[in-house]
Amino acid sequence: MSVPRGFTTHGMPTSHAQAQAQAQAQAQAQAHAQAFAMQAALSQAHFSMHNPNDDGTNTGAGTATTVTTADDDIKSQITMDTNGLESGLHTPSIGGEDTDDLASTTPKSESKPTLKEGKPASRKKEVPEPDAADKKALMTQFTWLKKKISPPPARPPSAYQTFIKARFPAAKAANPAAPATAVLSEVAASWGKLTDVERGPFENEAKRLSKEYDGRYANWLSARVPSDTILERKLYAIAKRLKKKVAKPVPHPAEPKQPLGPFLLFLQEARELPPAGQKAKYGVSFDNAGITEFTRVLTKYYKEHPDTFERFRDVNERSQEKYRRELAEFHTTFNIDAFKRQLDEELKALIVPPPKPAPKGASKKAQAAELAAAAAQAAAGGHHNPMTHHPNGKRLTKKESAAQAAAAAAHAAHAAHAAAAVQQAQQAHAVAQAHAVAQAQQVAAAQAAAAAAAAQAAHVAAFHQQHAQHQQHAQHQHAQHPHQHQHPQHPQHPQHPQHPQQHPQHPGHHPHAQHPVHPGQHPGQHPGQHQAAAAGRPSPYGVSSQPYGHHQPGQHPSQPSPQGPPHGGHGAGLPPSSHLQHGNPGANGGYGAHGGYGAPPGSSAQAQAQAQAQAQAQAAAAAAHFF
DNA sequence: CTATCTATGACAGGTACCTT
DNA sequence: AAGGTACCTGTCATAGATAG
Repeated sequence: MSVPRGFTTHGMPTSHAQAQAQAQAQAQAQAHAQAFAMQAALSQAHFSMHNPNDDGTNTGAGTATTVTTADDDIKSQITMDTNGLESGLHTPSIGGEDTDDLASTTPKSESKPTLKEGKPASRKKEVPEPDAADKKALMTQFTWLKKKISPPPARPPSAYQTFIKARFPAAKAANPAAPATAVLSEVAASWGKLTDVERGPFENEAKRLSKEYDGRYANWLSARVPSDTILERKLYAIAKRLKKKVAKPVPHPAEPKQPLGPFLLFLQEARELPPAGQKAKYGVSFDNAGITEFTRVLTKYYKEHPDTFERFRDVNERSQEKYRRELAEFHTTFNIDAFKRQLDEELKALIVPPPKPAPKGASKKAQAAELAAAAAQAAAGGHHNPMTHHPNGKRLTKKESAAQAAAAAAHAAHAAHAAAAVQQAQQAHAVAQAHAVAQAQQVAAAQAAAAAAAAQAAHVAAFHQQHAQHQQHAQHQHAQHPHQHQHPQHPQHPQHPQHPQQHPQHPGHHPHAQHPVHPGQHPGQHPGQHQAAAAGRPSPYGVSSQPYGHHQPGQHPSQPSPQGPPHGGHGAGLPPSSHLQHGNPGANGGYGAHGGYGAPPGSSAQAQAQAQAQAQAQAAAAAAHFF
């Protein structure tokens, strides 16, 4: 079965290979559609005020369909243009600007050695080796990021591996004195001697496991949010500097792809086979020439015929325009930029050496004040993101995050109260302020700034400290219910154990259908069938553009997926960036979207504490989801 | 300024899988 | 490290836009 890649699909009868590919594409489409529908549905509620297209007709789904439409547009445009040019090229009556455009690109390409002989050894530039300190810092960031990333499920074992697993123990037991390697060799040899029939059960088992894997993968995929990709890209970049290997980032299906440049559009067109009996348009046929020869000849042609550039430029420009628009929309919808900023801050904070510990009581106070201030900012509609970590990168303790959540919750619940409380608090906190200032003299400048920020918001702090105390109380009671204390931030275990069956849409039979990074697994269609090469091909990231292009209009992001998000786990109901985008929890009912904020005004202290604890759990879950 | 992304398919080399 | 398998990834040619 060891067939060169690319041959499998090409050489196989269409019935099997294409059915597989189709099933795969469909599965991906469904998974993506589901993922996006869920994501977008969640986002919609939270982002509607930021989304100019809030008429419910154009968010992510619109993006999806327009991507395909763009491709179609381009295709037809290319054809049109090509046909129009068939008569030969008139020297394009291009304006000065256009000429400049051309001139600016052409010399650039000419100055580059185009053919092999002059090619520089490598396009890659050696990244300077990070020094020891840098390395350590990068390592810190690397570890931190890695914890936040939920890797795709491990691939299922092959039939052979299943066989080894089944047979090895017995073989080893039969000959305990023999070294494991010898036993393994023996078992491996016996695999080689198996007939197809004998292999059958193992093949079947492998298929079964593969199916399971498909389900796990679909779950994993559907739980992804756009910010996951940001984290992965960051990790990838850092890993590169550290020369470590990590999985390639998997772009979110809603993320628009860069459009093809004029040259690639030209290549794509040139790939079209000439009608039977006709010679290849550009003197080289994709069918006959190897990819390198094909590209070389066409590149030569491209350079010698500036009109080629002209021909595709318009198409490209329109695509670029569309791409920029969609990208901007994507960024807005998912609040990508804010997330990046926040991430950068957190990463930076990781490598700032932690300030010298201040006297215990005081530092706790300062921390509480800071937390409360941050929470207040959030409650007041700022862009604060619930913190899961200290600025120094340490994870918040349960107590602290509880305090934070409680503070935010309480503040939201008593927003109207706040102003009055502030006045009272100001008085009470003159002392605390003085304390902060005194501290500021002792610590580094950075800490001073933080203290100043805390002091600025200290008037709110008094108010929140009350609630932090409440929270401590709650924590105390809480200790008897450890199950509620599970730390939410374990992205390594992102699955939804409560809903193991949650991939009903998964079509039956396509082993390894959805590997996250699998660029060449189904390397397109046969050259004779490449009418939709751009639209239907899996992207180099393994995320096909097709599924998204086929995104059903019915699954508009504003309408929750029919299945709805899974409960619990990732399904806490929080969009990835809601914290960033909306610091106003009062507007949407709070972190868990379950009205978890604060306690009813008239409830007992205990009930209040419990409610706050709940809010904390929800907030924490939300934070976990976000990161 | 440089790396990356976008397209393409063949192919070589690498890696995960498992266990001791 | 051993075994075999299947999949993964980088490379090759190339231009131009964009991200960092």
